[in-house]
Amino acid sequence: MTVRVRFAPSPTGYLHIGSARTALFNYLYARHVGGKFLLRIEDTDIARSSEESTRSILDGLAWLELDHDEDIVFQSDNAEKHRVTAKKLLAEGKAYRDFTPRVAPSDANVKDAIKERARATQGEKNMRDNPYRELSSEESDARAAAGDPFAIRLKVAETGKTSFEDAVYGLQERRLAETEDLVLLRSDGHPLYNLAVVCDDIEMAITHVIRGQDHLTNTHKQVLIYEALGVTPPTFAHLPLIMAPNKGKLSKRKHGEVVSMTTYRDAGFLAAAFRNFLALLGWSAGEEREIYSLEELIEKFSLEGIHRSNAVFNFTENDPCRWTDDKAQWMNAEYIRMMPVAELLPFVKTELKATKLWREEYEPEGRALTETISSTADAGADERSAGVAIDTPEHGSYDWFVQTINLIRQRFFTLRDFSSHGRAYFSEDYDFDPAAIEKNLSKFPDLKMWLPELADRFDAEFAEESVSSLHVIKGFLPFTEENIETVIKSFAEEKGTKLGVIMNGARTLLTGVAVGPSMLAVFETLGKERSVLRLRSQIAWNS
RNA sequence: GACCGGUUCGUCUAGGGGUUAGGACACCGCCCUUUCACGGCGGCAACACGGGUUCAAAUCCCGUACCGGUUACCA
Repeated sequence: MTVRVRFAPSPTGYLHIGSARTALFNYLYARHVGGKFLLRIEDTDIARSSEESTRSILDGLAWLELDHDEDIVFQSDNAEKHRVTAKKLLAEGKAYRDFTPRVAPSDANVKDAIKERARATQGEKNMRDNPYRELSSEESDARAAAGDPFAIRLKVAETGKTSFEDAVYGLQERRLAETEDLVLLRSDGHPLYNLAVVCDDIEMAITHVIRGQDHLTNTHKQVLIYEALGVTPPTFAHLPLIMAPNKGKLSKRKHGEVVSMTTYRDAGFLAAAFRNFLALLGWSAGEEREIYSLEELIEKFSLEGIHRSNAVFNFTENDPCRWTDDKAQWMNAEYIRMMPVAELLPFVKTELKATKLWREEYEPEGRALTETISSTADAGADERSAGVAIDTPEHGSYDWFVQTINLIRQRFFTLRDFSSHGRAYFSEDYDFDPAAIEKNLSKFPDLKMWLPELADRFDAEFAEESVSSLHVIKGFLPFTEENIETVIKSFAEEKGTKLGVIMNGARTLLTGVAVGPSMLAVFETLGKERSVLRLRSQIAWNS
């Protein structure tokens, strides 16, 4: 029998981190065993469900690239089947009509109210004391025929227990005395969650139910429904929960954006990195290793590797550097600097397009960004060698673009950094970090004279960019790291200043920020003309 | 309250009778260096507590504490 799992979110908001991980684990399990990963939208709570939420959830799954098999099932479409099932159980005497008038749930803190009520009964409540439980079928039929509204409840045996072997938590048992006669069908004919889930899981031929452990008690109820229906229950695997930093519940309402998948997509996270992070929250392959490609996760995933204890998703509210989990941020940075640059390029393109920094020359006709490129742009190329070794490509060209991305990605954390911190590489219109100006320019007033002077020196020493290194006019050096270094060193010597003063001043003026790759590489990457132009610029001094 | 589950560095975790209790993130220090958020090296830091079982317990058993989940005519 082929394995069939499902991810079954209720569309009451965006896809949050916990659901995303549930979806991921279902996906990984299905792919690992060569089964099917199905999607079911549990929209039976009409009041709280929305199409917008459904769309948002689908967006989140699409971003994470968790493709589902077969058509999406909308639970509300199956309501009639659920009703038929409830009535069948009623007819078989496995369920009964409850004519108790419905009490409207208090609107505000439903959870608290329920907890309060449960506490009040001190656990001494007899779950079998419903006055309609033993009503004769004649009387029940008569009242129903007379139009009395009723809910349909499952008739749970007085003694015995439910049990199932959980793939994560092991044998689970619960005395029937702890389980109420659960409602299957509301008095308005609306099927309830546990019935709907069981019916749909049967109909979809689900073999493994992988979901959060907050469903552990529901599972006992569902097992009862399976038994009443005479169907063997699927295998259950309950997942530990993801908690807030205070080990409390991680909620959309309380924690907001930080738990939403779209936040990470919009913040410039790579889906591959976030998936990797998510996979390691509550699961491990038992190795001393952190980075796994999707293929590797699929290959290594197993239900045995799932933990039993909850995991904290760490972040600090009001701290821009710690707005989300440190490890998630690290992992994203790791992916950005280590993944094959050809795979990164399309994401950078999207980012630059969104910020109007993209130029078509970066991707000329007939040349896809994902094409394998020159030797310097291998995966994880060290910045110390990234900018050297080959001829400087023409500024603005495809090769230049690839080389530049490879150079600057070493210190970036998100895709957004390419358009913010890396803006000076793609535009003449970039901002200057006040702290950088303070540290590298203001402290050395001489630089206001020296840097334009250095520009003159560049003009005198270096060939125009259009002149390739093969056709260097005698006396004009190509604008390469090696040559630039020689010129700047002697320049600094002449001025009797430390090399660093010149370098850092130039860095600030040329890139607007105090951090970045080797300054020699920056010069070369920017090219002689831009370097000269920017060295002469006084904008930074005035801003 | 009752039922169920959990507890290894701050966080994610490895380890399931004998380990100097390992790794990652974060933090700190040193090195590299023109800067740095890259890189290299190093450091700080944990078996919740109490009883058993055993020659030996982080590991097995019991209890306690704490944390979490559930307790709806919500999903």
